[in-house]
Amino acid sequence: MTVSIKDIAKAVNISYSTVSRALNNSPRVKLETRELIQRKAVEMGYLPSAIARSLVTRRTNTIGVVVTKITDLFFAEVIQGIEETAVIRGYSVILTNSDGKPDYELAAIQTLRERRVDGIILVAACASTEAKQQLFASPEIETPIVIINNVHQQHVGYSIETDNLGGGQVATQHLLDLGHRRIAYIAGPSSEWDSVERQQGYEQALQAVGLALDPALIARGNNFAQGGLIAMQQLLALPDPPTAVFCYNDVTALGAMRAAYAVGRRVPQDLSIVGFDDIALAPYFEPPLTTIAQAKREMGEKAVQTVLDLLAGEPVVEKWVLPSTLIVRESTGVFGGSKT
Amino acid sequence: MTVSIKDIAKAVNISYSTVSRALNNSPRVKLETRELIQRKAVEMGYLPSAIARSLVTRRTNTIGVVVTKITDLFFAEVIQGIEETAVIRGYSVILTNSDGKPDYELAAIQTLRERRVDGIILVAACASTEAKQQLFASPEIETPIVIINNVHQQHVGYSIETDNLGGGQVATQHLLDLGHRRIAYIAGPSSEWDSVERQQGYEQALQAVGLALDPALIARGNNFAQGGLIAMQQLLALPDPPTAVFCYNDVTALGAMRAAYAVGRRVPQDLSIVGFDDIALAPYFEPPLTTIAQAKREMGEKAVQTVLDLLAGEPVVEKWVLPSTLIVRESTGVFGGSKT
DNA sequence: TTGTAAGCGTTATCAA
DNA sequence: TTGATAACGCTTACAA
Repeated sequence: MTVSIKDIAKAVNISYSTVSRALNNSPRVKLETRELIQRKAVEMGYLPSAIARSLVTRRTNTIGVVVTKITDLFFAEVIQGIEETAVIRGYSVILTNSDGKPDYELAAIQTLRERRVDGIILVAACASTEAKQQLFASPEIETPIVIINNVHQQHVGYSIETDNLGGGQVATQHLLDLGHRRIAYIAGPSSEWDSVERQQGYEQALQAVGLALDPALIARGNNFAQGGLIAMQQLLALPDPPTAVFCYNDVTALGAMRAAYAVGRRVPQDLSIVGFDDIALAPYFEPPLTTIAQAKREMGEKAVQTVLDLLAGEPVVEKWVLPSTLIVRESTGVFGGSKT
Repeated sequence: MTVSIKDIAKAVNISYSTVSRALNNSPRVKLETRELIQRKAVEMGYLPSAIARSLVTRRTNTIGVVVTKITDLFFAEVIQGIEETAVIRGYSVILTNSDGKPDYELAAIQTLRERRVDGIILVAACASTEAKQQLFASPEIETPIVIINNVHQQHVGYSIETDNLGGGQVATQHLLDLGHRRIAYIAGPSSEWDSVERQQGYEQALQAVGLALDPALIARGNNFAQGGLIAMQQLLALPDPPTAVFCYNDVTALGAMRAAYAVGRRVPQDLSIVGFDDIALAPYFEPPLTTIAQAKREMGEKAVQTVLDLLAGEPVVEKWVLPSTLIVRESTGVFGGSKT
């Protein structure tokens, strides 16, 4: 049923090796036979088999991506960046979901390797550091692996990160500049290193102006709005609640705002909120969210580029740290703004 | 470098066909040699080549997905449904982005076919109806194609849809029940048939209670919050503005709410809003959004199931229409609620 | 229970 | 400029 190179060869009565050359536009075949063959190919509805080609070229032109959660808006934008640059470079993307489970992640990598993907990109790699080290150190270093947003502290292999520390500092500094002194941090999952780094930035900013750290002002959220909501409820129940909150990410911030509104606190008059990520919906939150933007698409782009460079044997930078930038919108206001 | 079945054969001094059988747990090989071979395989770090296997089995255990926009929360959840059920069934997913461009979509399908995916799922297929008909009618009907949310009216091939008409009716009826009489509809892109169907549901609900349709109450948005925002501004500028708005989707609703807030209108006291989709963030909007839920994951599941059934030659239903259900939250209130 | 050999659809290396 | 032919790594009759 599927027409192959041999069928075409038979149809035009030429050896199939010549057909192969003609189809690949090799200059080593006479123009007119080349055209004849190509015409016949489309006429017969020929579709080359990438599978067969891969077997001999040992390249699949495929990049495997494993992500912890596809529906996370931040990841979705990173993946978009990956997919777009991959396609431009002639690669396809195999996407798998690890659901944040290290063993799923490892299993997914295994599957991708069986499929002989040319490279693997881990978005928010959650496998243990040892497991990751093994991935990179293994004798079959064949498949390049690049990590976007390592979940753990220790750096292994090639990675693309955001300047979380700087982002945390800038966010906190912004709140300090507005006159806030009781500033809380709603963290992400305890396991995530990016949350720790953002918290470190927060702490450094506070200490830089001589403010003592109050452990009561650190609440733990998760990767969902619900986590931000609950954390915020706890903060608001404090005897001396914060007047401003820096959140692990935008979704957390959304949950936090919801909790504030639910008890009649207004943002930013009564409470200032800063997020992280700058997801596409952030400008439409009520009020539009002040946040720290990550270079989401660029992360995807850089990851693909790194994989391709690795494949080409070109020099690559081991660890990219992309800048995070403050985007001031309306969820932050001067301390005491409610009195105005 | 990569160890193959032959390397193992050599290592244990057994023919490689036996090795193949042993690795596939064929009962046709003595238990002890099977164990010997399997032990040796892991010892040598053998990773089967899915490529080589596919070449002979003519199955890649791969499903190609082409989606118009990965970062759309609705699509992301559908894709999650696809990916999860695919993995469970032993399939991998190749994801491509069409960016809503028909020619990209067709090109993506072409690529997927070259990769010999076992089936293709089009999420919000945007190619022209003729192009789609050709896809289904083509002589090489080999690769099953299933469409989730056809963008056009005409039904072709196999598809999974949501009950858009019913959803539009229920949403509008909900607003009517609350006493609203001037109800607007903010549509999606004019090209999208689902928006047309939702609008039809809206119109039917109005007509059922004897209300005349006012063309001024139909505004056009797009797939982004910004479209909802602009459309809402237009509606609010009307001499006799609506007291309630049914929106093409949740993101549109978010933009609409933003526009309302920006001019001091409160939701739901001054204006009731209903969305469509029930994306994960909808409960955290300010106020939490009343909306029509689509069975997003199920759509993905059903699509994969249909592809697999088609592959197995089993009977499949040509067109699934999944129910849409009203989720009442806080963005809708009784007409005149602002006076309370 | 094991081995031999053909073949999947290409590319690539030689010769001609 | 073209043609044989050998891979690529596997599955699968068919034989032994």
